[in-house]
Amino acid sequence: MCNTLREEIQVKLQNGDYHCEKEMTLSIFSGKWKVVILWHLGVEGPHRFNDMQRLFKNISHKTLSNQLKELMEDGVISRKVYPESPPRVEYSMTELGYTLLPIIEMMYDWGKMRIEQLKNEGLIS
Amino acid sequence: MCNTLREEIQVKLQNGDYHCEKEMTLSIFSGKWKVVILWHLGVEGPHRFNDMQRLFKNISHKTLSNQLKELMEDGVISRKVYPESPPRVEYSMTELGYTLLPIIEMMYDWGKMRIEQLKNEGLIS
DNA sequence: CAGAATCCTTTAAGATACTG
DNA sequence: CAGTATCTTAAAGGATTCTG
Repeated sequence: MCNTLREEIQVKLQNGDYHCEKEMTLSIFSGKWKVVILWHLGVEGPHRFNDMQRLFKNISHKTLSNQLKELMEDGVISRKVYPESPPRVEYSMTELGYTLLPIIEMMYDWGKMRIEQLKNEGLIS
Repeated sequence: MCNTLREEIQVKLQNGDYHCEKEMTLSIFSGKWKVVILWHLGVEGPHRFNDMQRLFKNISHKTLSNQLKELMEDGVISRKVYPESPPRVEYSMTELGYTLLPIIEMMYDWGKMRIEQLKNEGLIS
């Protein structure tokens, strides 16, 4: 019974248990790459699958694919297919996704501040 | 080579790679219970171990223990032992931890908004 | 190009029992 | 009370191969 946070929240909501507001948000961008994906789509605009693969370096094919799928299920990004050959697919933020951006920006700022702090304290070189 | 986000960030920082600001923040509160812990400590004040166990219901002994330990390592909560018998131990937010609270509050607000939205759309009962 | 499918490893988290 | 230790399960993520 080791449910994922995402599943657990989905079940809770279906059962009318709404006391999980912060977990709900966390459940959307927890996952090793989701904030990074959202950040790039939100700040730099639409990206193609292979662009992101090159950009994120180290992310595996399957993992990228999965994370994109879940973000789509959660309604924060969307997928548009252009009828070309070779196929072109672009991922971009939805309106809902953009409402999440301020949070990610705060996370960015906090991380930046904290890294500076650690440097000043000599805890990292 | 399936490192945890936390470890990966720690290694990056040690190597002078500072391009991981948002992941740095995420790495601190990703984990099924960490935002919940931080929320309660931040909004309601210090808590004892068993208080939290009762409060969070469903969290296992060991998991609570681990998450607290990591949050302490990350410097966002602190632990105070009172020399009594039976022992009393209180966990509370550090100054650094409080700087994280606005982010968690935004997560709370977003989740609340989103749940309302889903209700209005009839996607959840 | 953009992926789905399969197989495999690592890690997070739960259950349970034990200790000062 | 406040943990630690051990064991087990489940899920996330990686590697690789295949396809329209």
